[in-house]
Amino acid sequence: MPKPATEKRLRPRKTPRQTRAVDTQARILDAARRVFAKHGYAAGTTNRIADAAGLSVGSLYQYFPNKDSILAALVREHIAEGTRELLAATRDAEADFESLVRRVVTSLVEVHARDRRLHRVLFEESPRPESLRAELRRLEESAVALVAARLAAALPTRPDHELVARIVVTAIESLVHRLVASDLPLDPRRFTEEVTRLVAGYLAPR
Amino acid sequence: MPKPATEKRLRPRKTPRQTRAVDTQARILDAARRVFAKHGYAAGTTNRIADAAGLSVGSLYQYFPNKDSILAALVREHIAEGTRELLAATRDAEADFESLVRRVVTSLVEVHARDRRLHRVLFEESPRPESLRAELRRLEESAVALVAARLAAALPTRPDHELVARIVVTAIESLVHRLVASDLPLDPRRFTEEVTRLVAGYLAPR
Amino acid sequence: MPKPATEKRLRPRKTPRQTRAVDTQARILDAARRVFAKHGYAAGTTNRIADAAGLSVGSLYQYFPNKDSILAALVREHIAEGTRELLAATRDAEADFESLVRRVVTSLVEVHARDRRLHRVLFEESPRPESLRAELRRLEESAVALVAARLAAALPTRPDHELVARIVVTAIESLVHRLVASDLPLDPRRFTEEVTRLVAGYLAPR
Amino acid sequence: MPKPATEKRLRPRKTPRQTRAVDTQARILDAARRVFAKHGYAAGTTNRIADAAGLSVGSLYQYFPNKDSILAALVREHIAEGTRELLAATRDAEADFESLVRRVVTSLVEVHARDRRLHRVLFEESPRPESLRAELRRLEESAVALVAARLAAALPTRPDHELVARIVVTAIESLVHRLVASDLPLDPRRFTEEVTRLVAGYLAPR
DNA sequence: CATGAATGAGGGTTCATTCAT
DNA sequence: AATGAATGAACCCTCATTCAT
Repeated sequence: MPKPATEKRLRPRKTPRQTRAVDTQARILDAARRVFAKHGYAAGTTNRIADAAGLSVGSLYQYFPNKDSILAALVREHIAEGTRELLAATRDAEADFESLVRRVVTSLVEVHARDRRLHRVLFEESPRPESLRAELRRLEESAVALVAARLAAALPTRPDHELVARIVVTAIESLVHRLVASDLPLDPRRFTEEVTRLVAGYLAPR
Repeated sequence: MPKPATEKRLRPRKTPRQTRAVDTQARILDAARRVFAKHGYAAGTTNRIADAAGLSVGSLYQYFPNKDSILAALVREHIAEGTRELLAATRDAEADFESLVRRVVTSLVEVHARDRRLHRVLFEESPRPESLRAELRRLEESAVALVAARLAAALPTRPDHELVARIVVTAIESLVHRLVASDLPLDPRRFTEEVTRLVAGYLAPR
Repeated sequence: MPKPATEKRLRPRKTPRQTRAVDTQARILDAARRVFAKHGYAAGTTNRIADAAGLSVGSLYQYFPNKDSILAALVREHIAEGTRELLAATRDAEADFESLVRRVVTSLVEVHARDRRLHRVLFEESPRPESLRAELRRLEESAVALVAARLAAALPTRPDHELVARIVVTAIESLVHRLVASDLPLDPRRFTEEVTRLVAGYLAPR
Repeated sequence: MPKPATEKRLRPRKTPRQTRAVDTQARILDAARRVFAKHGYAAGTTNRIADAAGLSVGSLYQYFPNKDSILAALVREHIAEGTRELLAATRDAEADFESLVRRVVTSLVEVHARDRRLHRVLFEESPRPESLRAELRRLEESAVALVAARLAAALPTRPDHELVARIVVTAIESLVHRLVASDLPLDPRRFTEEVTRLVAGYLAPR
């Protein structure tokens, strides 16, 4: 019997109804963002997070059942944001491929650039349980499906839309992550432009 | 005054001249590779590594001043191997871009695929000190320079060789890392081909 | 100077006169019984008890000054019940020893069998402060005195009534406790019969 | 699939071969005995035990995988001692029942009286996992079997040897435990004598 | 009086590192 | 040099108790 995709262990402790509690949860996540970004995962201790949130550890544990669930919440937030951005960027069905790609890359860069270090901790340095990886995979798969459908409509002559779509999605995603992870001071605008050209060139019929 | 790029803490304890010592160091690194690949960074304890190497912890610490220096040695080995492969793949100056790219991607995929899990631990899960990141950056920069020079010779009309070179290098590198990190069972051969097409399409004059 | 036999820490907060308060106290004790029986002492947290009582922890602490005072109240209830049963069983002064013993054992078994697990928590698993132990001792001593008086009347020839009485009381009590604590599915009726025979044989003049 | 009767969790970490290690393990158990006897189970912290043993916590955890395994070792020692005593006391097959009972009670009292408080912690206050309870039950069952066999040989006329044997064993055991648990300053010798008479009277044909 | 969020001391446990043998 | 027992700081987490609302 496989575990449910999102285990209880990784869920916040209560779905808070009072504004006070909502607030506290948000404060903890804010603090966690800062602490993880500054200290990394291992040294981002629950005590430090509680401190940064202006709370005691005990309170923190009233909202999250364990350390990993805090991280999971952060990852989930990122996924939600990514989904939102992706939908917003692709809403306008008329646009040509190139502008679509440009929009997607632009918004992804924005999402990721907001806090590079945190992003690194979230997606590279920390243990990610299977359930979270599954959520990420789902997001990626839906992106692949979206691109593949577009390709099928636009270039009916080319086969293997799925592989191509997967390469496109992966390329964009990994380049953006790379930009974020890198310490190089790349100019986001130029970076976006080049990635767009890269993808456009790949998709252009030859 | 910045720290020297390669701090003492991360260096093996002695540059051993006796064959026995060289051997022991190699055995430790081998063991570390296995242990990190199997248990990850945090659970890859020095005791486990010593055990796997058939040594006592005490002895291990005669060869490496601390845990991170073992990791650093592993990363450094990986860098050396990458450099070797890169040089080998680009040695033949006559080849056209496309075959060059194909060769580079092929050899990189090979290097990385050898042990995905270890690679993940080395480059994602572990804390990498600045000095190591610097070494990696140097490797990347030399790759960029190499590609840029080629571009300048081949396509004197296009400007901004450096940015293009950087995108190429980054794209290849990040896609390969992505392949390695991913749990998807991508076929390496098709993957190589698509990356080659991606890069070739990007470089092709339009 | 010894502490007063019943320290303040172990007393309920107020001897409530209003029915409402009496009720609440009873509800808390009921809940505590359930919670201790289900979770044991250590895991029987005050929060769980409050929950089970349909109260907030804060309210619980208005009625009992601390966790142990709840336990103490439970123990005291048990003592009271035991006393009542003992008096009822021995009220009829005419009965011969054997039927007296049978009655006492029967009623004790009943009292204890009602909730084995709770009994175990109360008398084995939990820390019992000296004051409570003293109350228990008093109960036992009065039982010993009661039996000794009977013995003196019935068998004036035998000396050391007190020791014999103590053995009788202890034997009955410890065997009953043992039955309760045991996981063996002993039949209470046969058990009662054998204990009766044991005690009767002991007391029978030889 | 039932767990093995004695789980790994409760076993010492290594079966020590060097005298030094044997010694250290013994020192830890000694310290644990003192600490548990003084502070009880919950407040008998591993740090306190390590302290009392003149060790660091870390060392303690090299010998025992967790707190409960220390307790388990103590319980197991007690079981072993009980078994030894029982065998020694019943070795001489010729003796009459009364002297046999006297011997058994005497040796059991001795075993238990050595440290009443510790015994209480071990057998009442602490969580005993099923595997340990099973070991205790085995010991008791073998005692029951032993007595039952004797009864069958001596009093072939009486039926239900097993029940009687069980009552005898239980009575002796629980009375001894009771003596130990009690704070009363009972004289062990007289106590032994009375228990002997109790059991002898029970077994005597009427 | 009631509530339940907040507190924080304290517990069990791990593991990089040291050092006596 | 090698060994591996010993160290102890630091971590995650719990829960009796308090107190602002």
